[in-house]
Amino acid sequence: MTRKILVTSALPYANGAIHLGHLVEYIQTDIWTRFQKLRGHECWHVCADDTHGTPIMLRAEAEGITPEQLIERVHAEHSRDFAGFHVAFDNYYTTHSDETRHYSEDIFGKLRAAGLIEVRAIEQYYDPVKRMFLPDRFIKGECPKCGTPDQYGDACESCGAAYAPTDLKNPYSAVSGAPPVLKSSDHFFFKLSDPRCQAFLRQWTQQEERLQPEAANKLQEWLGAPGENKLTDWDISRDAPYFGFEIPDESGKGTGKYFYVWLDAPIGYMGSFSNFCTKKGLDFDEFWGKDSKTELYHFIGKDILYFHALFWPAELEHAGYRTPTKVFAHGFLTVDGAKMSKSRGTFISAESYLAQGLNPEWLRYYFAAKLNGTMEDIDLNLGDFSLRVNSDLVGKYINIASRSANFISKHFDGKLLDEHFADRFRLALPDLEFAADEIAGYYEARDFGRAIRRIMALADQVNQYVDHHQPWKLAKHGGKERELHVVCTALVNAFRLLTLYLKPVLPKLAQRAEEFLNIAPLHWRDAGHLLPPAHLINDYEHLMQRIDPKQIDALVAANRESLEPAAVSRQGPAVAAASVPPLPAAIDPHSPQRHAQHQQHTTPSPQPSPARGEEVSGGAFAPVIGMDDFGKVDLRIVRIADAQHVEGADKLIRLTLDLGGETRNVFAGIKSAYDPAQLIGRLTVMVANLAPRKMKFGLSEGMVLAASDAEGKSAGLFLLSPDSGAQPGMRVK
RNA sequence: GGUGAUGUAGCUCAGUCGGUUAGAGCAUCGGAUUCAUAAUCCGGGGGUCGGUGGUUCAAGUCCACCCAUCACCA
Repeated sequence: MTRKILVTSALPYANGAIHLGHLVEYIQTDIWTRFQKLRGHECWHVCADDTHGTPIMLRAEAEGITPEQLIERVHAEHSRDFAGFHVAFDNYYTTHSDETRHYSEDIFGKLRAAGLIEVRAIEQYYDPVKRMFLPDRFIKGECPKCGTPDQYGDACESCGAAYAPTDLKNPYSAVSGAPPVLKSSDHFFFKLSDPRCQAFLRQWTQQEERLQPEAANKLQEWLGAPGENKLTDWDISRDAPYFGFEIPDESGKGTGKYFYVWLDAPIGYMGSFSNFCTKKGLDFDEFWGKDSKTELYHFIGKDILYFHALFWPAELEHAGYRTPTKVFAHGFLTVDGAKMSKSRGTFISAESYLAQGLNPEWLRYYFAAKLNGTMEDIDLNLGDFSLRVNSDLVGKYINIASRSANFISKHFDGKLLDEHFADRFRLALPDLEFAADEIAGYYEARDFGRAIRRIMALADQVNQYVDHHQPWKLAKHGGKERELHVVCTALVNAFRLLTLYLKPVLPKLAQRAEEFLNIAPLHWRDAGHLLPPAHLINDYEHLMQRIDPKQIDALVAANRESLEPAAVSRQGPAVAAASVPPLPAAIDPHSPQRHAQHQQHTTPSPQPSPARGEEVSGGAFAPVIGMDDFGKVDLRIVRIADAQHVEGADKLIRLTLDLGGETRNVFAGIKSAYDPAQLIGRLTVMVANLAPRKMKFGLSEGMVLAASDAEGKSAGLFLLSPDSGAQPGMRVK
C-alpha cells in the first residue's frame, strides 16, 4: 500500500549560518524521507526559513539593510548549505510569504472565534531611546542572586539562577544601553489554560506512539496531574516595531500588533506545503484537513518539543486542522564529547566543512551510524569519525567493488556470468538478500545506527567470502575461469545490494555506484532480485576517498576563533548604543525566539571581526634572544578556577589559577575585554616563575598572557587558549 | 533547588523478560594473504558494567542512596 506522508524539519532561523548541529536534524530527516521514497511511498519533505522577530529586525538594521534583504540573503545561504549536504527538500520556502500569512490569520481567526484568544495588558521593559519593547535577552543587568554584572534578562550564566527581567539589578537595554522603563501594553494570548486545551493535550500527547517515551514523559511533567492546570496562556503578539505579520481585527483591519515569531513559525510548515501544492498540483486539504488520512511527521530538536507537542497541536485542533501523526525529537550534537565551541574550533559551519573539501557523505554516514531515534545527544568524535568512515565505507564496502571489478573487466569483458544466479547466491551469501526487511524496519524506526551496523556486518560477510574463495588464485591457475566468474558475479551482486541499503544515507555515492553497475536507479523492491545474466558493468573508478586526519585538523583550525572579538556586549552600555545588537537570539537557550536554531551555545560573533581585514600590528620586534634566555621563562597551562571583579579597580580581574595541584592568585588587566563569569573554567597560559608583585589589592603571583595591538589601531585584548588535550601544569615551550 | 536522562573495553556503541564465561566495530598486538587506494582474513590481549548498599538461587539489567555529565523547570 502506498502511504502518503508529509515530513517537516524544523525551520532554521534566518539569522545565522547552518552548522553541524543543525545538520543532524536535516540529515536525519533527509535519510528517512529518502528511505520512504525508495520504498515507493508518496513522501514530501518541506521546510522554510524562519524569518520574523526582533533579532532579525535588529540584525538587518545593524547591517544597514532591510529585513527582507537579510532574509533573502540568508535563504540563499541556507539553500546552498543544504544542497551541499544532499538534503533534498521538496520545497524550501520562507515564513515571510503570503501562504504563511494566510494560514496565520486563518488559524488566529478560528481560535478567536472559538473563544481561545484573550487580550490582556501586560507590563514589560521598554527601551525609551529605541522606542521598542525589549525581549528578555535584550535586557542586561546584575544577577539578583549573585550580583554578577552583564547578565541576560532570563537567567544568570554565573550562578544559573532563573528570574524575570524585572528582577535584574541596574538593568540596561542591550540595544541602546539606556535603562529600560516598565510600560503597559495589550497582548493577545492563546488560552492554553482553557479546559478544552488541557483535556485535548492530555489525551493527544499520551496516545500510543505519538511521541517517543522520553518525550511523552516530559509532556506529562509539563501537563501535571489532571486538575493541576499547569499550562499557562501563551503570549502570541508583539508590539511594533516588529518584523512579522500584523494581526488583523475581526473586520480585517490592522491592530498595530504583530504575530509573535513562534506563532507563525510552525505555520510555516503549512505555508511551505501550500506553496508546494500550487507548484505541484497537490491537494493541500488532503494533507491538512481535519479528517486527513495522510501521515504528518515533524522532526525537531528536543529543545523545541514544548512548541510542537503543546502549542502546535492545540492550535491545529481548535482551528479545525489535523494534528501531527508523530513528533520525532532528536538530541543535540556534541563534538569530542563537549558542547560545540568556537574557541576550540568545534563550532563548525556547514559552509566551512564543504569549503575545506570534506565529503558531505562522510558526515551523513557518521551521523547515521550514531542516530537511534531517541532524544539522546549524539557525539561527533573527530578521531572516531575518520577511523570509522575510512574503515567502514572505504575498507569494507567500497573495497568489495574495487577488488572484484578488475577481474570482471579483464577476464570477462565486463560481463557477469551468463546464467540465473539466485540460488547459488543465496547459498553463498544468504543474509545479503534476507536482511532487506530487517534493515527496512530499522530505517522506518529511525534506528539508523542499527541499520548501519547490520549493513556493515553484511559487508564483513562478503569480505570473508572473498578471502575464502581467493579469486586472485583462481585467476592465476588456468581452468578455473568459471569459478572465478561465479565468485566475482556474486561480489558485484553483493555490492549492488549493499549500495541499495546505504542509498538513503549516501545518495550521491549510490548514484555513482549505479553508473558503475550500469543500472537504473535502485528502489527498495530491487532487493528481491539480482542482476540479470550476462549483465554488462562499466569499468571501475574509485568511488570514495579516505579521510586524511589532516583535513579534520584543518577544518577545526579554520573554525577556531582564537581572536575572540571583544564583543560589544562586554563593553557595557556606554558604547553599545551605536553598535550592532550584541546578542542574536540564536544563542538564547530559553527564549523561544529561536526556532530550529539549536545549540548556538557559545558567544556568537555578531559581525566580522574588524581585526580580520586589517593588518594588526604588534610594533617592531624585540631584539633577538637565544634559547637560554627564552628557557628562563616558565610558561604553564592553567585552568582559570575562579575569576572575580576587583572592588575599586578599573582594569583588573582577580584570577585564581589552577596549575594542576597548585593554585595562584593573579591580577590581570583584562577587565575591558572579559567578563569574569566567562573566564571560569577555561584554559590559558601563564608565566609561572615571574616574581610575585605586591599590588594595592593583594599579591599577584604571575601573569596570564594576552595579545593586543601595541599601537592601538585595533581594539581588543585576546587571551591565549591551548588546543584541546592540554592539562593544567603542562609546560609551554 | 526540583524533575528527568545518561554513565558498559583506549574510542564509538549494542546488551530483549533478571539466567552459562558481558558483546561488536574501530584502535592495539601476533599471524595469514596480496585481488583491492596498506584495503582484507584468522587469532590474542584489553572490563570491579560510575560508586555503595539492598532484593534474589541468580543483577550490567530491579530498588535505595551517592558521584559525574547533560537537559528541562515556558
